[in-house]
Amino acid sequence: MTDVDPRNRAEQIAHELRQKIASGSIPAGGKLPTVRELADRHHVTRATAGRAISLLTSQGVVTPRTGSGVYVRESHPVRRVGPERYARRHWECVTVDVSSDPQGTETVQQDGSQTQAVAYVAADAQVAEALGIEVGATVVERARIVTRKGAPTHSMTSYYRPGDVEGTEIVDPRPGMAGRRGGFHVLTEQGLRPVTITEELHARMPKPDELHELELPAGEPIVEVHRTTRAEDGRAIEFARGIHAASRFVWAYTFEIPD
Amino acid sequence: MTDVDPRNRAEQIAHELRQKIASGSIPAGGKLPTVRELADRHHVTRATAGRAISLLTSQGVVTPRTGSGVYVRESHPVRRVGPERYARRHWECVTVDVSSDPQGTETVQQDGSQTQAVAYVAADAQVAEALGIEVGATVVERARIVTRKGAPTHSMTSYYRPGDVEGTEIVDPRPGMAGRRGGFHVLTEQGLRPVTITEELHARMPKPDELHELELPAGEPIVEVHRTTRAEDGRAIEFARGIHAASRFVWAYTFEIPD
DNA sequence: TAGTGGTCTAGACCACTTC
DNA sequence: AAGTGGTCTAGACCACTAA
Repeated sequence: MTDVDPRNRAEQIAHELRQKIASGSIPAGGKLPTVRELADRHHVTRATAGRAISLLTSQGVVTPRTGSGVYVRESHPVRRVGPERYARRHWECVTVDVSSDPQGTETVQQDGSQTQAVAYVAADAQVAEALGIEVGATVVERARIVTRKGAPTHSMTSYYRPGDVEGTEIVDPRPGMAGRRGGFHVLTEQGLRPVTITEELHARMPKPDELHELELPAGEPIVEVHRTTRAEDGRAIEFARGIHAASRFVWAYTFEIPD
Repeated sequence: MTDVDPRNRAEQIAHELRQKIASGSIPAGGKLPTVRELADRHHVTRATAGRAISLLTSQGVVTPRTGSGVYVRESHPVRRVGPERYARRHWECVTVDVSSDPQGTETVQQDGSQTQAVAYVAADAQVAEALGIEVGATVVERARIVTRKGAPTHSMTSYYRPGDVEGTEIVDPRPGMAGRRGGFHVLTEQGLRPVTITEELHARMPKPDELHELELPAGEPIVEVHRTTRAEDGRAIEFARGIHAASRFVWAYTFEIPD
């Protein structure tokens, strides 16, 4: 079914390997033959065999480890995310927070954690449109990278109107203070209770800096999420941009068919 | 900000080109210098310059055309899709249908159109779970590729319980008859009015056959959509799998924050 | 027909991992 | 120290495009 150009030796080799992986002949996490072995076996140069590996790498099928070998990529545990993750009970109570464990210094990073950086910046076109303000106006930017079991899963950058979050934990200059109890909680205390959310998703290949930031393997796409949060009166109180490693998430939405 | 390994000449060249593209110095649709020119200018081999192009290609930045040159990929017109596209007024009326233009023979393909293929197949695990039947049970499969202005945008394959669609247009053996008025319309006539939809999205790199089917450029991810449609009583009446070219769609959902 | 991108061989060096 | 993947040069042939 899948036709392979018989003149392209690298594709041929890649195709053969892909089949062996798909059939389970080489299991997930398993090691491929070395490039030298592949080269010998197919009577090609090492460069050509290497190009076959390079193809599979850029398609997200394998991950080469220099000095060790080429391994079949294991499928990440996938997290199914839906509106449920914003449920009030997760942030309206004052008592609990995953990352507010007040114990030893080392335990902070253990399961789920996030680095944070807060700054005043000029609103770009997207932020301005979402928040209904003018381009270049000052907004509060709260950037964070969320880590799970040591591996970064996504980045999320929120924007607020300065007036909405003035004097709150969000703009607290002390490191680690910002949004400790979550941005939604703070907004609620300000009398701006989040009520509706609009999420816009689109997938693309990562830019080089995103690749570094999220420690993405080659051939892994990302999903960019734009979230606009509105209060009861329909006013946008937060706009957020997130970059998610595609293989780690499934996005789920349920809705009624409109008239 | 973006660090580039100074020992990797191909990356260097790619980085420089990427910047020129980002800055608009080389516009969208514009032509890059030839690989030979790049090679001379950077004092590297043609193979190395070619590898730089290959990098940008696999990242979806450029599209090489053999014999002509390397061109900056134009961003496709993006379609914003939300629950609105399922609105009843689009399919509950009997009169209109985009692809049922009864005019000349040539006009059929002009704007939006789709090829269709209907078959009885055995349900795989996903289909079985979604429709609440047993794996291997016979289901009606309706596969289609949707084209817009000559270019395929996505494929969509629906599955129905045979009992739900027996004797309807969906299983009509005459080519072009199946689902002429849309699957939802037919289900409604069968007394199975679609009421709620659950969509699950995830992004990944395309498999080789998907790449051919949708005529995807290298470096273009796809979004796989699983749609489960339910009737009033909550029974699943359709399960569909779609493969969408990532760059052509933005997925939008609005919902209330749950308690 | 001249110029383009794509691919390949042959041989080499490097950085890294593993033992 | 031996083996691994990554990268590069130098030179070649091919298929395709455009004038």
